Amino acid sequence: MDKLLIIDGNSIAYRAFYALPLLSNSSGLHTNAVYGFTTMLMKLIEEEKPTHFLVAFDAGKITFRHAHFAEYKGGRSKTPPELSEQFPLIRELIEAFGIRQFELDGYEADDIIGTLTKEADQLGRQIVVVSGDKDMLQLASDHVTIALTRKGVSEVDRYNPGEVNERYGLTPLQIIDLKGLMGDTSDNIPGIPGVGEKTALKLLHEYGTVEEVLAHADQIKGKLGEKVTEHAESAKLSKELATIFREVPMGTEWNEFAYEGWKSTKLKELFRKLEFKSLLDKTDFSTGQSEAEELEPVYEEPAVPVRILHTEDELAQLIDVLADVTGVYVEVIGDNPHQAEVIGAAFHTAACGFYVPLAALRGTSERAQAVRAYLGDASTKKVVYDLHRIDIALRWSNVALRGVTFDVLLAAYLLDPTESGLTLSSLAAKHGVGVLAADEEIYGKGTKFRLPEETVLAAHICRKAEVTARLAEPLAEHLKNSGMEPLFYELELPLSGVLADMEQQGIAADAKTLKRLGESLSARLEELMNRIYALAGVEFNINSPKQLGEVLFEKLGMPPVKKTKTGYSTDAEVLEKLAPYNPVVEQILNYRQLAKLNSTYIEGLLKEIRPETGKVHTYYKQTIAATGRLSSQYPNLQNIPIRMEEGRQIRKAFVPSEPGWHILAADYSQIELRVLAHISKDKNLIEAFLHDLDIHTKTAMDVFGVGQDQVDANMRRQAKAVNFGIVYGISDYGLSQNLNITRKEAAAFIEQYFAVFQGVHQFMEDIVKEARQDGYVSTLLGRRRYLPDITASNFNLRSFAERTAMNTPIQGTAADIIKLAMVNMAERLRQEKLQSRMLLQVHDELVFEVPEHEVALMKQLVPEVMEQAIKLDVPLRADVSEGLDWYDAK
DNA sequence: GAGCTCACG
DNA sequence: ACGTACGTGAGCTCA
Repeated sequence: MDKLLIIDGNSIAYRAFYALPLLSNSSGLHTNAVYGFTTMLMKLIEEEKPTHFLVAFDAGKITFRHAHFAEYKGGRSKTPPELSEQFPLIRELIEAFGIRQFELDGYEADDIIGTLTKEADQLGRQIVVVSGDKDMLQLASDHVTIALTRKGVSEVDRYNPGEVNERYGLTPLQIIDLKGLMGDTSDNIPGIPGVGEKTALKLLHEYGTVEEVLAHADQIKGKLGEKVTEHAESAKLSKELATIFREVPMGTEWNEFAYEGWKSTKLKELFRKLEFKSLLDKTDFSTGQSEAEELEPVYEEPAVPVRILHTEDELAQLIDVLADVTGVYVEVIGDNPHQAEVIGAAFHTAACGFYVPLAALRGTSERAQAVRAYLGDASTKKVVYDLHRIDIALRWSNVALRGVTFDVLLAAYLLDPTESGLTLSSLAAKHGVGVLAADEEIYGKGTKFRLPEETVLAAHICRKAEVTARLAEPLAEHLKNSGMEPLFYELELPLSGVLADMEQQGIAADAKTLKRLGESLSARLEELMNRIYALAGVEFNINSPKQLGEVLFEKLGMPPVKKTKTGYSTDAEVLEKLAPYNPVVEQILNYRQLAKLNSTYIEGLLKEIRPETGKVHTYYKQTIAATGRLSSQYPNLQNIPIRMEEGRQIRKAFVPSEPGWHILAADYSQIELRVLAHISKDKNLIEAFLHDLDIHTKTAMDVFGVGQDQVDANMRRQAKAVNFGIVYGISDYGLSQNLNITRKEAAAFIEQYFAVFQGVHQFMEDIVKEARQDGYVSTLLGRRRYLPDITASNFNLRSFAERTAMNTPIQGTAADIIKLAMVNMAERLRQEKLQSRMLLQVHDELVFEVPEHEVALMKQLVPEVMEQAIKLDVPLRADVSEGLDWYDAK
């Protein structure tokens, strides 16, 4: 039996848009409506199994309804741009799904659907209509099922005449009368003022139709009767407007809507473009796929022949043309480059691609050595993808890499540091240098990961080298046009090597110290757990926010302070508010703290210590943070506890790797506020730093209008919070949350602050304006961050972008400065042939291990290099300290 | 794999 | 009215 599924395209697009949060892909394209549409289509195809399928759209600006009634749909607010931009994508999506779309000038989707369902009734065919619009119920019949979206777009309620009657006590045709009486504000259909659904239903249950209601207006008592008489014309017109027109000259045949399944290639391509990663993984694209399409390759082979070089003889081919190599790709498998496996390297020339497996690369023959010499030669220029990562991996394989003059990934990151998936494959697509298969397609993912046979592997890796080579020019050009050449060539590229040195060196972590701390923690955790069970009167998993919420808010009846998307919030802020209700709360806070220490910093860290060396080797990601900061992984050494004494003990485990050496740490004092003073040129702030005042005390003096000796601890605390707020992109709401004060009080603080620091106020206004004008903000060294949401109509999105506009130049410039200091520091250590080693960077702090005899020198040198990294309108200050371990160096 | 929580600057 | 402080990574639970 045939079944035609018709979707009310506009209605569902709106539904999806408002039901889902405003998602966007990495290039800032909004995708929530497309996503909702996609999931709905997939669900419908699977559940309804339609033989025929159609999406109907409204067309043209003037429908015949406007001819009758100028105000029709006048009340509808303009389609938000975030949705408008998604319509072409929705069209593309439907096309990829192989579904017919239909529209006709001057008609709405309703009318098209009305006409088709009328035919269905006459011919006895089955139709399911999917819409978010209740008006559609007038079309319900034995043959026509109306499926209305319920919550969001994921679920629908299905109506045949029986269900319409059950819900409203009306026939489908009476739905028109219902709307005639009650009107519809969203379509600007007036109806009878004051008559809502309840009254309208009462009238219809009594009289049946609008006409009958009007005819008996004199029998209707009181105000209602008057209204009905007064607005009789409006009711008639409204009914007319609510009536779906069912005589559209379609000029189509039933069979034109036959559904034969989706077009896998197109669909996959589109999902990839939209970054629907979960759908890409979950979807079985084979369904409904035509043979010809399946065979179409989704990626390109290398444009040049591929040679695999195993033997010494074979390597000779490459050695002759090393000077012609334009791109090198090193395949490294594994997330952590310190433990990753180097599979091999590909060398691209205009004539040929050469693949050298690791074994051949590491060979002892003269020719293998010549290839390694090429890689390690600082004077032969090389273009690669992800220098930092392959550098680390190659070092562990005893292969040196020098002379890299361009890194495609690093360049792409600088060009748009918020772009999340900067894979070589996506970069190739973005810059139009050819199609490269994603690694997942060649290797599979998760447990299915497998290296393919060598010819396939070699082709893929050679293709990567080819694409890498082709990307260098356009990316270099973009860097130049954006004024980021110095940032790239003089800072980020050299930094990459400095980081690799630090990471390879690693920092010694004393397992014994950690274990000792762990034992004490475990004992206390056990005790706390029992105490919590006793106080709560029930045993449960304290680590489960869900179970904890049930105990606190249901069993013990405490008031929920805050909700999360999925239930009660139980974070520390909430627990602190709940502490007075029951002593168990304090114990839970305590438990949380110790559990975190134990699992993340004791057990987690122990797992990362290399047994052979007793060191941990973090990996700094250079291309992740939107502000230009580094991030640290495997393990993260940028969030080792310090604020609480108990956690701070962890730092005792970080020790020098040589006997008798010391740990030396130097951190910038108030670097972000100093940067702010410089870029805002605020006189007061500059003055404060020229005199090296305690900036929070100074802020308290100015904001509270008191003398230095009148500033108490609480005033200083509040001033400090204001300073943080300034750096983060201040808002009264955020400050009020942080200080636990009212929004009004917070606003007063901010106003007072801006009155005293007028230059800062001016800067905040200017930077937002600049972002709006240019579409991006910059740091002192020209690092950019694009802020597409700065013009969003959505308040939240726009506000977020505005705060980011204020914060990024500050945080980002601070990041620039410490990066400069690191490059300079590495250079000085080399020049002066010092044994001291730079080990860690923690955003505003550098950590070294230093032989005893260099301690005095380094205590001079390190702050000096840090302070001289760049010349600002205010002095930079770095404090240095040293001791036997990282805890001691405070 | 997403959501929550929490460690750092 | 809207309702978040900026930037990260990791461990745990639960679907």
